[in-house]
Order: sequence, then structure tokens, then C-alpha cells
Amino acid sequence: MAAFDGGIYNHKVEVLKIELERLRKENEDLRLALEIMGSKYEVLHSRLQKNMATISPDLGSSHDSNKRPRTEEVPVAKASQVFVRTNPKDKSLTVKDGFQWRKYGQKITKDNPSPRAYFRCSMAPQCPVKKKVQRCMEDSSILVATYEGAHNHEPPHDAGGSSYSPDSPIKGLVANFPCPTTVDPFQPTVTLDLTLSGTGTGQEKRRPQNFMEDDQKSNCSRVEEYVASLTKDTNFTLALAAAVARSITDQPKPTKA
DNA sequence: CGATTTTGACCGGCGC
DNA sequence: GCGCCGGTCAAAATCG
Repeated sequence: MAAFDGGIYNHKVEVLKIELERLRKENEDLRLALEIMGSKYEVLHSRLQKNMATISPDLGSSHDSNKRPRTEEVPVAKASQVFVRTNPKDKSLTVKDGFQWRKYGQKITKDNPSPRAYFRCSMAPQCPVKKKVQRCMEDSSILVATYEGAHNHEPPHDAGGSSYSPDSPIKGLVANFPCPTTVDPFQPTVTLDLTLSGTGTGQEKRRPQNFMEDDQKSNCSRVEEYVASLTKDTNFTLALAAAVARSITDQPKPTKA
């Protein structure tokens, strides 16, 4: 009987291993695609800035002095967009980024059925930073936070425990998006005994090799959990890709010179 | 009771 | 000029 059960579990494990491998590969491909998209964005962005400089000389050259001095940056560079995965059941539009925020408004926008929340830094008016938080259309577990401005103070020590700081030098939205996804508590980190395959994502714990039948069962369910988490991860990556793509296409058009 | 959140009203920019 | 829409204000409600 034990041998029979063992046979079933071995078969199940084999099937799951195949599925696991497929999902891992799919996930890898998607991550690669995201990276490529990110680098392409950087290239396009720098090209756009070069073009702007040649089309409107007063933006790019230094010659005339009767125009107002070019002290400010292109406005686009002031805002950064970050994507944070949260628990979909959690309806609050809060992004833990180490700073304290005061909500001052909420709106339903035309392009997205979920409400957009408006926050100011709690140190305002000394600190001018604002942020907007809205759920991603493709995946309601993703929060899209748009930061404007930079904090002129240190984050409070007891404000969420995250090390992520959105006001570090802002390069562009794509360059910023991976940071918060690595600090979110709902990141699917699976504790898994991988005596089965010997592979994993770095969060697994080692256990003795001579596990018995019960261990086989629990291993099986752990693998199932892991496969489920990978599927979720793939879905997340897809939703993220869509959100990033839309952010790129929705960038505010530069004002005419 | 002060701080924070909620929510409807208001305002300004923009396109037609 | 008008209407739409995103962003902000501010009074009321809620929380700790």
C-alpha cells in the first residue's frame, strides 16, 4: 500500500517537475523580455532628448541669453513610477516606502476603474513630495505609485521598515520599477524542500534526505504550492510588462517649443 | 482631543 | 464658451 501510494506520488512529482520546468523557463523568458523592454526604453528616451535638443535649440544649446535661463530639467524626469505587488485582498492603496504620507484626495479616473489616491509627505509643507497610487488595470494586486519631487529629509525609522527610497536619483520609470517588488511582503517566497530537483529560487531550506511517506506527501504539496506561485509570478510578470508598456506610451508629450 | 481619512465641491487646464 | 477631467481643498467623520 505504501509502495502503491509512493508510485502515485512519484508520478505526480514527475508531472509537477515537468510543469515546474516549463513555468520556470516561461518566467525566465518574460523577465528577459522585460529587461529588453527596459533597455529599449532607455535608448528611446535618450534619443528623444537628443531630438528635442536639435528641434528646439533653446532647450539644447547654450547660446541665447534673452530667453529664461535653463536651470530646470525636463519635467518628465521629476516623476518616477514604481510598481508594487500587494495582497489583492488588501483594498488600501498604501505603498510602504519608508516615508510617512498623508492622504488628501481620492478620485476615480477615466482610464482605470480603480480609484486613484493622492498623498502628500507628512512633513509637508517643508517637504514638497507627492505621490499618486492606483491599482494596475491588468492585475489588481499591483499598485502603481507615481512619485513627484524628492524628499528633503531622512525617512522616519519606524515608518514601515522598508529600505526602498523612491527619491534616490531618478533615471526613469523603467529603471525604477524593480525596486519595490523586491521588498514587498507578499512576494511569493516559497519555503520548499527541494530534495526532488535540487533547484529553487534561493529561499528553500534544506532537510534530511531520508524523508518517509509523509514527507513525500508534504513535498508533493510543497511542489504544488511552488508551481502555483510560479504561475502567479508569471502572471505578475505579464501584468507588469503591460503596465510598463502603457507607462511608456502614456508618457506626457513634451510641450511644443 | 488631536491626527488622519473620507468624500463632495471646487478649480484650472485642455480640447472642441 | 462649454464640458470634461485630473488634481486639490476643506468640512465632516473616524481613529487612537
